[in-house]
Amino acid sequence: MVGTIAAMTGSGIAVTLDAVIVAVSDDRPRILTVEGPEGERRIPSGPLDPDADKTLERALRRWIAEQAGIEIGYAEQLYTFGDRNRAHRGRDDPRRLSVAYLALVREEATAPGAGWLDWYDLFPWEDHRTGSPAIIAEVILPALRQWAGDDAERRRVAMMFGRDPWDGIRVLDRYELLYEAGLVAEAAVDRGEVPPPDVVGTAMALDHRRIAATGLGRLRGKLTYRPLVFELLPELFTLSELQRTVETLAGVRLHKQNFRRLVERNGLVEGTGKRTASTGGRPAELFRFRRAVVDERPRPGLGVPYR
Amino acid sequence: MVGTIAAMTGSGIAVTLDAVIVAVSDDRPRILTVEGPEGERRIPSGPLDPDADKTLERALRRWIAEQAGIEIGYAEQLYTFGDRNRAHRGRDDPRRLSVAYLALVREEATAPGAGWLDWYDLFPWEDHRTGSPAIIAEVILPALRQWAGDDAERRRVAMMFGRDPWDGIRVLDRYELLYEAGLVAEAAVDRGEVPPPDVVGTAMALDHRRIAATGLGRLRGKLTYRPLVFELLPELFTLSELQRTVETLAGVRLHKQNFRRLVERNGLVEGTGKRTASTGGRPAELFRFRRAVVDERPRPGLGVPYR
DNA sequence: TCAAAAGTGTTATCCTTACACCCATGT
DNA sequence: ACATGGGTGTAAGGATAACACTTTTGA
Repeated sequence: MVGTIAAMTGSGIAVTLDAVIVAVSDDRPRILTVEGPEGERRIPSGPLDPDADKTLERALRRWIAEQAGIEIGYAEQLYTFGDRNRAHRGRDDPRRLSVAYLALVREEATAPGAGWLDWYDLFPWEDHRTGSPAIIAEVILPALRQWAGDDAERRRVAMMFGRDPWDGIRVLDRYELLYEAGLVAEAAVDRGEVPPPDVVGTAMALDHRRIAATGLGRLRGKLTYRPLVFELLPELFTLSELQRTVETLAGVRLHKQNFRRLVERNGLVEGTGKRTASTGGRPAELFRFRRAVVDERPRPGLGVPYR
Repeated sequence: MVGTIAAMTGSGIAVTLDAVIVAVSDDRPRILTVEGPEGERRIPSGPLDPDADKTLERALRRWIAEQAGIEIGYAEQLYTFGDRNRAHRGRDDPRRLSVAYLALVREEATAPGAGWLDWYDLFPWEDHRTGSPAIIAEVILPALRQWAGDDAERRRVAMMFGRDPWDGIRVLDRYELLYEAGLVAEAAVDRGEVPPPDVVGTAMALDHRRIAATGLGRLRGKLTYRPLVFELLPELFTLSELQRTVETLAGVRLHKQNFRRLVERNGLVEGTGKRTASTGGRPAELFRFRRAVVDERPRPGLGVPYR
């Protein structure tokens, strides 16, 4: 079957749809993972059935619903990965193309075999909500400084990990730097070696952690100009919950009043007269997303103004 | 998850690498097109040979060099198109996946059969350098106002074509609106009908104009935070040339002094003592791109600060 | 001397950032 | 009463947008 098509076109290639599925709970960003045959963490991956679904996104939604039991809300294409070393180091297996999507969900119920992994377990250096993580000063920077061989590399290290304020958006660049420097387990695995012990973050199968990094970076960037946070929040929420969710994703603390002014100025939410049974303090007003903003403002969003 | 493996080998799909290749000359943005068998305009498309090239980008560069005789400078992945109606309206031809790239080049020499098309021939409503194009007020807005059936659609029309200042980044959204409203020829062609006479812009084959719109939008957006303009300029250039190139791509006029302040503040260029043989006026100093900026500033770029 | 393009000074305004403080509820 | 989180006033600093003006060349 495959051979037929390959003969027709000259390039018959196995295509999968991979999904970075994100939720936020307990002030943690979570990513849905499944367990591979050898216990390794993978991002869920499904088939692109050439005959069944008319669009890629529809195919994605369908297999996620079937396999993980999740109805995803928002989905956008992330990137298409097709480099050779993706498939294990085998020389002559068929090339694989992975069209990766970023999906946002509210619910947390998952099918058996799947589970939510804290994004900051994958990238512990990315969470700056309580200051710069110790792992940067204690492990990453020393190792990178030793690795850096010339001035350009030293500047790159400073750019990625030595900046103040922290530039949250560059998740992928930082992961790639750590990969090049051999500080993530995947770097060794891809060379067929055993990872050294001083490696940082939880590893994933193949290049899945790279895909996850692409997703987090995209999400952080897009927060500022698209109302994506609301895909991760319940219908009604307090302004503090909204702010905490943004902070959770952005990985930095935000100034309360400035955040509220931003929300206000952009007309992103509308109050419902209701208030919460407070979690230990003055009760807060409940708000909901004002869907009309997308027709009013060209780039409605929240988050850090990356510059 | 076991099903995944079976699915991966069960879906052999024809994959092509398509390229939106951009150059700027004579204050016009150009896109490289080739002529299809029936004289229709296409963006160049090449095979992804599963065995030859290790990365997608390398495969792209190779066939562009072979077929169009062009060495591309900068390339980035745009989007992967795989929706069903892409392949002609045939019901049972194999699904095709098109991984589209955006490429920037300086040179204009092309192989026979290929040629440069003015981007604003494809999207005449996108060039606001000399004010809002007449076609918007005279053709597009009247037609869209008639098309709009409810309030949401009217707001969308106002958002896309009625905003002041012009929001240059939304090229794809505007194209899609025009497509939905039947104002571009492709809308009729895709339904197997003959396009009406009052259609706007030069049509392309299949969804190639949509891909081109994706490319222009991406380019406009990215100009502001990546030094992409310099990929389109010669090694040495005057500040006015730099500004005009940005204006050409952004489709709007910029304030001279503020532009220069921006260039200055970001340290994007460095003067060479040299001056040009002027083009009719006071001779201008020649500048070159300061490559070091990418290690200094997190988001170095020029262009309109889309907000 | 005049047209054409290069290049500069200055100001009003808005957004960002940061400070500090008051308010309403449960225990 | 006090701890806890909700909610607001105000001001300094910097970036943006817009004004007009001077300088240097070729014809």
